[in-house]
Formats: sequence, structure tokens, C-alpha cells
Amino acid sequence: MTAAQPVVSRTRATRQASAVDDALAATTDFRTAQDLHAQLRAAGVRIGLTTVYRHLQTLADTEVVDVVRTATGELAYRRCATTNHHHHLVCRHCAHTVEVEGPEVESWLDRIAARAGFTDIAHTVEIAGSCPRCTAARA
Amino acid sequence: MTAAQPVVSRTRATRQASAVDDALAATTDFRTAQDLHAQLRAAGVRIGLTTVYRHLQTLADTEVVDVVRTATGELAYRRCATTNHHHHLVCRHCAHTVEVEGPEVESWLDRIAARAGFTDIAHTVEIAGSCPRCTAARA
DNA sequence: GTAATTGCAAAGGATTTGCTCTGGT
DNA sequence: ACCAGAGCAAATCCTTTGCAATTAC
Repeated sequence: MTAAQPVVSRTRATRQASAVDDALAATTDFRTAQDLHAQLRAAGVRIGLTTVYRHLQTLADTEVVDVVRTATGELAYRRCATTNHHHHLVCRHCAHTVEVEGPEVESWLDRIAARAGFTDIAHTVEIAGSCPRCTAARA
Repeated sequence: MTAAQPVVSRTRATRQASAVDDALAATTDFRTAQDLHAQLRAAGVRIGLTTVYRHLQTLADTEVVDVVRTATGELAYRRCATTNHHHHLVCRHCAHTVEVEGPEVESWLDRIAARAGFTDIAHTVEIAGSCPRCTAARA
């Protein structure tokens, strides 16, 4: 596999841009902007919340990160391993995330959309559950 | 099929409660609280936005209405025809909604969840598209 | 009459925007 | 030096809450 290259969202390389990049590279879980900001600050990085939001937005626009909306309505971001179309299995306790593919889901979507006469289909499939580790910890 | 009975969310039957019920019964599309409130006000009903929110919340808690989160993050409510598990095909232009079932999706979910060791799975599948009418209108 | 319900105003919380200052290049 | 990017504060937007007035029962 190719190493994740530092994706500079804007035209200039700044300390803050790499900080956000690094924070995203350091985890495979979905993180909110507030989350990442707090973590960066805790780690001693001087960065504003607005800046975190702006970088994440740019990364999302560039499709470098995936965005999902949590159950509470916040946006969460994640640097995905594949650029292929996929979905996420997210632990509702620790946000641990697993990428999954589902060809049969995609074909089902096409089928029911066609049946209803809908075109230009977009879809989101989000799956929440309890990951093995959290399930064990709570037993 | 059985007629949709007026579902009173609280213990007292008020003018406002039935107004919300009626508004929901009058459409098959997903509507936001703000939306319904504006519509009711426009129709001359005296009702506060807070009250609309409260009734929708209660109805959602009672599982009388389905709730989805729109692409812009707002909550949208809808009185569904079936109480069975189903998903929605929603027109991104006019919010026209079609209920769809997908046994294969449900079984796929179980399968991938089991494979990843996740338990206590919940999922959302939201499908957005352009309905036949809107597609035609925009051609 | 009593307690549930209403609805205004205000609070909350996430995200965005205005605008000035800072720092890449 | 120039201009993109940073960041604070203020503004937005949806939704919830506090609390006094209303109204169903």
C-alpha cells in the first residue's frame, strides 16, 4: 500500500494544516472538529477552532476525508484507507470504525431507485454498534 | 388497511396537538418542525414553534413518526404508512418520499456486523434522489 | 380547581462569517 | 512586499429549556 501523503488543502503549507493532517493520520476513528481541536490544544498545538473547521471542510471538499453526521447531529471526519466507495461500522461507545463494502447494497439501491423512477441517487448507510472491545468491557 | 387513528401524544387533547397530527396526516413527505410550524401559521393556526417541536418529539419517542436528519442537519418528521422496518427514498428537490424495504440489506448488515464482531447494531439508510416529477420538470 | 400544556424569551451548542493580524513565499 | 491563512469575536441556525399564563378535564 502507498503511504498516506500529507495532503495540503490550501496553497500554503502552515503549521496548522499539518497539525490537522497529523491528527487525522493518527487515528482511524471518526472525530469531530471540536474533538480534534481539543486534542490538538491538549497536545500543546496553538490552533484555533475555526482553523480546524476550515481545514476539515477543505479536506472534505477534496474528498480526502469522509464525513458523517453523528446521532447527535455533529459532523465527524475521518481519513479513510480506501478511496473506493464504502460504508462504516462505527462503535457507538468509542467511535472505533471499520470500513465495509456491500456490493449487494449498491445493487439493491439501483434496483429500488429504478423501480420508483428516481434518478441521480445518492445514499448514506451508517451502521452503529458496539465493537468487540467495548462489548467485552461492558460485560 | 386500518385508518390512521389520531394519535394524541400527551394526556390532554388540545387544539395544537391535533393541528400537528393533522398536518402530519396531510402529507407523506418528510417535514421539519420549522416547516410544519410555518405551514400551520400560514393556515391560520395559532401555535408556537416550541409546541410543534414538543409534539414531534413526543410522537417520535412513541415511534408514531419516523425521524431523519436532512443533508443540512435538520430533523425531519414523517408519519409512515407501515410500522414495519423500512427505509426511505427521498426526493432532494421536493421531499417526496417513498418507503422501501430491503431484506437483503438487513441480512447484509447482520453478516458484516458479525464478521467485525460488532453487536447491538443499529443502522440508517437514507437515499436521496430526484423523483420522476422533479426530474421531468427539470429536463 | 388543579395540573398539563402553551409559548415567549432566553439559553445552548455546532458551525460559519467578518475582519484584522500574522506568516508563508 | 503580498496575499493566503489564522483566529478571535460575533453572527447564524436549529433545537431545547425556564417559567408564567392558559386551558383541558
